[in-house]
Amino acid sequence: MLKEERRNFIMNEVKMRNRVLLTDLAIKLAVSEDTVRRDLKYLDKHGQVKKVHGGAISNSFHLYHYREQEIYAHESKSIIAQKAHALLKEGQVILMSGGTTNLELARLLPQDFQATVFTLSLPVAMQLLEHPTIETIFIGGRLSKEAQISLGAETVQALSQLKADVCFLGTGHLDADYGLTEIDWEVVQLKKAMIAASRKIVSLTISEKMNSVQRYKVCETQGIHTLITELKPHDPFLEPFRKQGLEIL
Amino acid sequence: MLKEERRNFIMNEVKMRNRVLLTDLAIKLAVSEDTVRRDLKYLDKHGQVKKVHGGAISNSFHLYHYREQEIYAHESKSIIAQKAHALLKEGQVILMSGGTTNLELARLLPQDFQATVFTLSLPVAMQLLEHPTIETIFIGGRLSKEAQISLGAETVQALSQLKADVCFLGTGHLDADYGLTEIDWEVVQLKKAMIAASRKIVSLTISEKMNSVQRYKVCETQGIHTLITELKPHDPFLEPFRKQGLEIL
DNA sequence: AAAAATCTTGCAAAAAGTTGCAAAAAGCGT
DNA sequence: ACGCTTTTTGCAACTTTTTGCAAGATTTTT
Repeated sequence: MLKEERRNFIMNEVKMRNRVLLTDLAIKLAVSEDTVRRDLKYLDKHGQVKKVHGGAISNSFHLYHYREQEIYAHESKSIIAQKAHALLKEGQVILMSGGTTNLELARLLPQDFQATVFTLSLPVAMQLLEHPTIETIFIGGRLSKEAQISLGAETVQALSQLKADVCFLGTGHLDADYGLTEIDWEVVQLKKAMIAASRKIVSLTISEKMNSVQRYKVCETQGIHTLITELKPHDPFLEPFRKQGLEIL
Repeated sequence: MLKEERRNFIMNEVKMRNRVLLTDLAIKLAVSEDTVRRDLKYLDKHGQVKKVHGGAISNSFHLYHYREQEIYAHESKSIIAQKAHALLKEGQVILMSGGTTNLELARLLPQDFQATVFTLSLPVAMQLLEHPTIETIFIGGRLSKEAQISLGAETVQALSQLKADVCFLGTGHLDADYGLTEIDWEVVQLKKAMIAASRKIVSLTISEKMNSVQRYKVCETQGIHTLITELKPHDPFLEPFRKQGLEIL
């Protein structure tokens, strides 16, 4: 295993768990503790982790604090983000909506992944700026205090100029029969515009948000190409969606 | 469990409950009381908690911690932000650039102040979202990783559609003879566009950034209407600017 | 004031870190 | 392909940090 691979692996672990133990890493990587120690020392020197006695902890808490505990169903969202990453190819143009699942995805993108990301979520944009190679473009507009995203006509207008390779649609209410629905009329306009602006639509949804219906419809179930949940792909719970022709990850 | 994790856990408990007992922590963390005691002693010494007999209590009221210490010349910037606020009227349309001085201004806006703020700084936007009555509009574009602001043609184009009542120009290099200059060409384009988009231009500058000249010019000294520094308005240091007809606060 | 709880101090064992070194691996010019 | 240098890695001896324990002092409670 190459040194760089090893360090990427370590960074991944740090991001996922927010902390790593020297001994764990030495076993997982099948190298001596000294080597891991040197890696951590290097990563610390370059500001990528914080080295502490016995291991290292994440150091990317500076500007806005991301608190894992505060994010509901964090574990599930982390799994979803991992699966979503498998869909991505280098150099793609990606459109990301808001929500904590998308934030998690932004956080877990490997350090050496290259892409252009359009987003209208302030937290997602903040997170992406910490990534060394991702080019981030923020789609402006009137900001929603609650959702921390751009909303309104201007935003929809800006989206109409875009054609992304893939769009990650976060939090919403998904039902196999009724399709994707939302509570907020403006968010519906936004998501419609996002769908129109992308070749491939991927829905990131924790299972408990599924099979519920809200007032306004964003699109039919078939309008979504790929569905990613925290469940195993063959969970019977997902069967109705598979029948509708969605790719399930 | 790592020492730092333990201390983070303790800090979390302290913030949540405002007080912690030594014995409780020892059980929850599955370590000896001595260890917890040492942790609390350390955290106390570093001003993170207040150690008391049998446990510790919270010592800070800045509930959401905006890290004041990390901002260079924070004191000066705070004074500047206070003065800047005196310029504002209810219901105005304000355009804010990036930089920590503007961030400070955003932070210090009184809770009952009403206005519409356009900005291209991600941190400023984040801060404004916490304000109950300010309407925030983010001017999108390609994001700069270092400055955390929108840059580029798209941003300049969006600015051209705008006419704000007042524009707060942050950090730059200001010289009485040479005017406002910048290191980065793209930032110059941006600031020019911001100036064109505003009726009144206010420069927020800490005194040490004055009387220095950089490669690219944004505008003449007279192009700025009001100058706000941390100095007293009649400081002789500011005389050259007064002579040029600037309002000094 | 006595009892209980908590704190201080010193100490020792375990875990982790440091340093120097040498072998293996990789890179490089010829 | 061949020596040469440089980098990487693991090892060993030694140091430092961390942690729990115990004895005695101090504080709090009853």
